[in-house]
Amino acid sequence: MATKNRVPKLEDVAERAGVSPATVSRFYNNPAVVAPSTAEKIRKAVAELGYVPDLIAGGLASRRSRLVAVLVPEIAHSIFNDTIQEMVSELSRDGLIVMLGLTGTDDSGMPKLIEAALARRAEGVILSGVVANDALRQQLQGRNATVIETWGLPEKPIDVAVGFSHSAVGTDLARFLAARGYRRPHLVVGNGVRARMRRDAFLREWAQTGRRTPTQSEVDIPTHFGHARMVWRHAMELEPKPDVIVCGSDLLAQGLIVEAYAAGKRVPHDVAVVGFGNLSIAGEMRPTITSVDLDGARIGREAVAVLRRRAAGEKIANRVIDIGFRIIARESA
Amino acid sequence: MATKNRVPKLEDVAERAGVSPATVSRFYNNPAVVAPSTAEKIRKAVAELGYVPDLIAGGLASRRSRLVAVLVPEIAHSIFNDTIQEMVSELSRDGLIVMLGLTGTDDSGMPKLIEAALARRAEGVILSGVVANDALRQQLQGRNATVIETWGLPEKPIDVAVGFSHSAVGTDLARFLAARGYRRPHLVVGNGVRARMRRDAFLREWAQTGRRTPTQSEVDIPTHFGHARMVWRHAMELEPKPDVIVCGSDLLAQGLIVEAYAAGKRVPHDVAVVGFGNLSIAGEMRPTITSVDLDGARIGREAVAVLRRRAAGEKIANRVIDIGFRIIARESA
DNA sequence: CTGAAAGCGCTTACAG
DNA sequence: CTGAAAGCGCTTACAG
Repeated sequence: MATKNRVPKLEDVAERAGVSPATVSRFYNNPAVVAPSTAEKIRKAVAELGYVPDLIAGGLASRRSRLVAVLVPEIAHSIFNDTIQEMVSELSRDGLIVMLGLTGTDDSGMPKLIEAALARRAEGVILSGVVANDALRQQLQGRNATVIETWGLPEKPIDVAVGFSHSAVGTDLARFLAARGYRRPHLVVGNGVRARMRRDAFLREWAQTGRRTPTQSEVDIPTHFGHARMVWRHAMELEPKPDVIVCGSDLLAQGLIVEAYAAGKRVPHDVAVVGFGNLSIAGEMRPTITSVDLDGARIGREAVAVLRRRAAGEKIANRVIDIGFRIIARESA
Repeated sequence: MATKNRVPKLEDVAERAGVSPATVSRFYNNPAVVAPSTAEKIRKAVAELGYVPDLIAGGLASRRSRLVAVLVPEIAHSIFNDTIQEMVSELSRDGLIVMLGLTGTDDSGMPKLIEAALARRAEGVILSGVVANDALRQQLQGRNATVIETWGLPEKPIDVAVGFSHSAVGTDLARFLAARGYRRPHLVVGNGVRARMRRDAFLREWAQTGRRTPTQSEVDIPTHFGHARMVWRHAMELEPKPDVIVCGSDLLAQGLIVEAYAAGKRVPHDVAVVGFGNLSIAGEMRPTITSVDLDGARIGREAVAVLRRRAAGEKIANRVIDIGFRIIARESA
């Protein structure tokens, strides 16, 4: 398509309305200051011309990009999607646009995407997870963009972090299952740093009970439904059989329940299952899934709140924001 | 954080390297033309200064935003996620950034997001679905951005469309089920235009068989797992009971299979189930789910291919690209 | 292969 | 409440 008509610019509107370009600019950026009658003339000219301000030029002049970069590993099966959903909605409300970047589950795409975000002078960079690479931390630090790490609680955040303690999840889960009388947990561990933090804490805590050391399976992240067959087979071959399987995601937990059905077994009667993430399916599955609720949407909201406070010139005293988590006991364990 | 050091600019690099700003610019945009020894000096200056080119200024000067807007209803449960995943990966590869916009399942957020995209002079706007609103079509048409409507095949696309025929899906599904001997389909219809197109075509085709008119349930879009309880209850109250339930998504189909398990029934023995979308779970569920494969990732790739061809100055002869679909017969129906 | 100069479309003190 | 002017950080013919 693209009819090659000249796109109208601020100057054209000014001319047509019989005012100066500066006044048209104020009409957009500081409307309170322009006289009602003038505003009316401008509104008319804008409508007639079909003018849309060039925010890229505006951004250069005002040194405000109005751009926030959101960098996540992937989106197809992601546990971060509720967080993204919430952030994007909130940011749009503020007139900011979000640049979505996919870093890959191994975060290999992160350096390039951070560079791209900085090159656009993003006002904020929101990352899922904490940044391990020192050079990247350095690069992010030198700029005047707000950097928010999410879903984890680093000792020393680059700037601000919003998340929860994965170690605490592991510890609490171990206590929860011990208290419920389980004796032979089987842990399904994703091959990523967060899953390992939960696992390590779980094992430490479980050791206190004096019960036998839990067995484990490893799966690639993102942990998903399709892993269930292999995990189920592996778990059922163990001797003695586990009495509860602890999963890195609700989707895997769901898959295991289906495997159990297909094998003529019942959850939690024959084996219990615990999920992670408290996705909507956790409450909808039959049996409903005992899970760890993280409130991904809230992480998104808090991250945006930090951006807003920064934009308002506020100092952020608390650089590590712990939104906590809750174990939700349901039918599956 | 944000140390307030002055961010180095092109001019600083030029000065340090002892060349003109124009040459530094060429170093980035047309490296073949600068002398190797000069390039070396520039590279050194860039490294010492930690310079990152301001693409927003560059974009203004070159009149290339390198921005593509991707507008989808939502992301949390979306069937579009494979498409988005693919597009974002491919676009990043080209050095383009993607602005993600969430329009809401009723598309109410679309006008503002389109305005935001045009205000940033997006080079491409990719929409999931076809645009019904005439004013919007108009607005999109006047600009020189490539506009790609996806997942549908409009008679007259705004610019280019990449998708498949929902009517054809409905027709084929009716034939498929009739051929397999089903007599009493129950259709679960999402309250959106695409689902209705499939439903209408299904009914038209089914009428040819002379068999009784299918029963229906309506659900809100996006059709998901959580709808299964209600749909199952409704379907089981029908007299006579349906012999196959046709779902608007694989997630709902999955939910129905779980409901069947929980009720002590078996799919497809007691009732068959058909999904839509061919998500990875369709092949992983027990029983595996008979579904309509759309290759969402391919839609993403084709959309990006169109953008590339436009960027290369190529004319797009075929403005409606039909990627087709396939019914994948599996165990559930 | 390189430089000087004009310009991309806005914003923002400054002055009135 | 409004205007004239300088400037945001780049790119790109044009000339050499």
